[in-house]
Amino acid sequence: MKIGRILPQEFYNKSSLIIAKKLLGKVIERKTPEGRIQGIIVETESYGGRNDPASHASRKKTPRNQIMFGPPGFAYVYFCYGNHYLFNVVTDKEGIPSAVLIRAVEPVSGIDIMIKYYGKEIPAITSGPARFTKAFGIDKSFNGKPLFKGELVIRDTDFRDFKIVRAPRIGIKEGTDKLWRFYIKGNKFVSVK
DNA sequence: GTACTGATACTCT
DNA sequence: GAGTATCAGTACT
Repeated sequence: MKIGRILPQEFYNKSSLIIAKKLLGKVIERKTPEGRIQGIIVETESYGGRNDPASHASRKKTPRNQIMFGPPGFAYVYFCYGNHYLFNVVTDKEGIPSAVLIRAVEPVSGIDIMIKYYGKEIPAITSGPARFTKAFGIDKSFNGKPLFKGELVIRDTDFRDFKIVRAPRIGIKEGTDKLWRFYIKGNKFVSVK
C-alpha cells in the first residue's frame, strides 16, 4: 500500500455519511517527539446531519459541541465516561453540525510508540474509539486542530480493495435504526462486527 | 454480567 | 452557584 498526500480541507466539505465511507482505508498520522504514528482507518460512524437524535448537536449548540458547527476538516475531541477521549472529524460546511467518529484503526507504523502511550502491550491496541485515542496520545488539546496540516493529519492511500459493511451505530439509545456505521469487511481491528 | 470514572448539561435554589 | 442524572467505553470477574 502507498501512502499519499494529506487530504485537503475540501475533502471534508461533504455530508458526514459520504465522508464516513471515504475515510475507510485512509491513513491517520500523528507526529510525536518520539517519531511518527500511522494507522489505517478501518471503522467509522457518521453523526449529525439534520435529524440525528444520537448526535451531541441534535438539541442545541453548546460550548462542547460548537466545533461540530464550524468549518470541515477539524478535529472534535471530547471526554466521556470519566476516562476516555473520543476522536471525530468535523464534516460538511460551516453551520451544519456533523462529524465522523473514528472508532478503530489498524496500526501501520510507530507501534512501539503506541504501546508507550497506551501503557502496556495488548493485541488489538487500536480496536475501539477510546483505545485508538489513547494509543495515539490524543487528548482534549487536539480539539479544534486542523487535519489538513500540522501535527495530526489524514493522508490519502491507494488502498481501495476492500468491502464496506454497513451496520447500526454502537453505544447509543436513539437513532439505532440508521445504518450509519461503516467498517472494512474482515479487518480484525474492527471493534464490533 | 458489573465497576468505574469525571465532564457535561440540566434542574433546581 | 450547587446538586444530580446522564454518557458515542473499557476492563474486569
